[in-house]
Amino acid sequence: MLKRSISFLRSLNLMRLREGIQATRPTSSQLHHMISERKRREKLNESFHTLKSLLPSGTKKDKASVLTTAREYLTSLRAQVAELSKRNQQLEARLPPAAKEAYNEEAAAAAGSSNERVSVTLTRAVSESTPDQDQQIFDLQVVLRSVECCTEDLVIRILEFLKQVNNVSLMSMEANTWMSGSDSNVNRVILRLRVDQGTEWDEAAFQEAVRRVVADLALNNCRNQ
Amino acid sequence: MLKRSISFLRSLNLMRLREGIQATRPTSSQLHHMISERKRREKLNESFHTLKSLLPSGTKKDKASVLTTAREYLTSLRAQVAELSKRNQQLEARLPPAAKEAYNEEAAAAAGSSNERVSVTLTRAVSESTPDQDQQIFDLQVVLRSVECCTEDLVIRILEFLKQVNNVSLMSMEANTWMSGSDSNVNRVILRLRVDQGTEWDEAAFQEAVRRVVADLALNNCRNQ
DNA sequence: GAGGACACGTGATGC
DNA sequence: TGCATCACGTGTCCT
Repeated sequence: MLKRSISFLRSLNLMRLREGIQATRPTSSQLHHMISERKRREKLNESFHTLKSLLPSGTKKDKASVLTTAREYLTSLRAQVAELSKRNQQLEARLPPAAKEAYNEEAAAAAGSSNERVSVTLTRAVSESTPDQDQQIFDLQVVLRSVECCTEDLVIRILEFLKQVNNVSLMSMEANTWMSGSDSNVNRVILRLRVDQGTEWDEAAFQEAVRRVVADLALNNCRNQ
Repeated sequence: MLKRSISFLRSLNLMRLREGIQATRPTSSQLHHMISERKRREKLNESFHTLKSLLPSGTKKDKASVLTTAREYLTSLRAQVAELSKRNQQLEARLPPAAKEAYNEEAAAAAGSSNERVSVTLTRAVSESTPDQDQQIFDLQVVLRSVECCTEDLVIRILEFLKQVNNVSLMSMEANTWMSGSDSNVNRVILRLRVDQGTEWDEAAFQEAVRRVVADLALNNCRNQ
């Protein structure tokens, strides 16, 4: 404010001096250029101040210090995000085994209504924390009922198939067997898969492939008995 | 580089001109001031460039844009940290209800204290429902750490082994994989087994057999790499 | 007075 | 042609 007027007067004096010396002066556009540059500086300083206000409070108001501490703070935040994201994935990978009953019942309703012996459902896991990074997470549920097939074979067959698919890896899985009705049993396997994005990924084709693998296993097992 | 020398020559010329005009000139300290200011500008521009390199790639090299996008990116990262942190708390709060943490910690204390890569623990499940009929229920936990072995292979190997044991059948199982530390991952498989009573059943021998199977797998996998 | 930090006006350059 | 951005040298203030 006060400095402002002082330097303004001073600049006027300097201009008078240079007038007296250089005589010629096309003040028309030069003045515009001057105030334009002044505006630019003001805007830049504004940005500097607002940036400083976001930095940790103990920051020097030094211009260079603002830049360097901004850089450090930024990398620090980035590291925090990476660490938290990783930790989040760990937690999510360890949580799902308690596959939600609501989701199960939904899938059971969609698949159980159809009285087929083998049902395969593939649902996109709602990972609220990591919305869309470079990977997607799916839940694959396989239900095999009324077939005299031990759970070991079913799981082995599914996993052997998964090993052949190169861009999908297993995060976690669970398998259950229980009796249904008189003598037939039900096998259910739920797998949480991580699909590396970038490669081609046909959801329907994958589901159908799994279905065929399981159906083939069931068929062979029926023949053997 | 080229601009540098040009402007340097130009400044020399200007100095010569002002010499001729103003006569008096203590170039001794003025020159020092000049190069000092030049240094300052260079350092500042360096900071600008390094800061820009940290911003999202599509940033204008504009000075003001660097500041504003730095501000935006910074607030964005802060929001991400807050959100991830919140989500993390939620996950951590939801993790213990899985009721297996006590059991896990017990097993981890029994097996994790020993820093071996493979640990196998077999505990008699307290089956509240079926106290003691003509069968017994065991929980078999296998932990494989610091080995570059995919979960699929581990599970397959265990199940293949179980199929060979004739008087034990699989009731349910779950498997998890998560990262531990920098780059090593941990595989954990928990299987609930039903052992038909009447036949001979050596608990320690069974556990040791599983341990050998898993250790063999880990060894082979290490060799393959 | 030595040194650093700023703001200023100005010439040059790219759209 | 304007228009915006930059680098430069300089004056001034503050330790």
